[in-house]
Amino acid sequence: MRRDIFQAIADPTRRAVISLIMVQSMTPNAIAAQFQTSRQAISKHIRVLNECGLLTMKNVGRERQYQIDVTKLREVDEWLQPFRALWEQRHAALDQVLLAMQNDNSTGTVTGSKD
Amino acid sequence: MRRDIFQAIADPTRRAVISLIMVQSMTPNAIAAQFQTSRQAISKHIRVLNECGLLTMKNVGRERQYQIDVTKLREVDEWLQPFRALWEQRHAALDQVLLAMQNDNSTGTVTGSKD
DNA sequence: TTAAATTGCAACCAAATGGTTGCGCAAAAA
DNA sequence: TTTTTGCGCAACCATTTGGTTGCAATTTAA
Repeated sequence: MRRDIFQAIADPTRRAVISLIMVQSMTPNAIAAQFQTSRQAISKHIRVLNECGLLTMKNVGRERQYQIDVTKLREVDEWLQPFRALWEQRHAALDQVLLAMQNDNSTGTVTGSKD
Repeated sequence: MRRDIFQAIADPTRRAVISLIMVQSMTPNAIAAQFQTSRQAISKHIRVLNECGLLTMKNVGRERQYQIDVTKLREVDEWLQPFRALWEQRHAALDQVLLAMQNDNSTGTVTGSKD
């Protein structure tokens, strides 16, 4: 089975779990309490996240604290990089068009929203 | 079945296809020629990408030109935003530590790599 | 017109996915 | 000690996924 970050974030429940424990660690039970699904289902999601190297954990008595290692998500950010360049370029081009339109109407009828 | 961008980019072949046709449009045959797998397999991936709203297409005779609409990938970028804030903060903290170390050794023995 | 090329789609298949139930183990509470 | 709690794990199940083969439709070439 594939085990990478893209696989980890493919499932909406897992994305929610990631958001939930990105700043503070939580136990499986506490995490599961935030969702409709069962503890075991969450446990399997946690397992996937762990196998993708997204988790740090700490045993406290019989409890287990999980937290997200955010730096792993940089891999997604890095993959996105070339595309970001494209859409920023496109955005810049759109700004140019809007600017040109403003200049064309510089006698003063354009007063509405520019979004 | 789930049809969102996170699902679209979960598969490595699809990510490769996305990268391939992000700047110029290509036909299914031309795309498939870049991979080991069959034309039909690529066709199914294209279908998924299309159902996720990632594609623009144009019929040219009996051929069909596909291209990626990069702006759709901004959804991933937006989801990443809060995490980016975290790892940049962490990076800043690391810089602080390194700076403090430099100051502690300001008499001059630190000359090597700072990575 | 006939033949070849380009493509999408349906049917089928093995493997993966997301979920459930039930169990065992260790730690805390009774 | 006995019971309860928190957790991971294996077994099972329905659905999805990624792939294949075969076929029909349309456009171009002969």
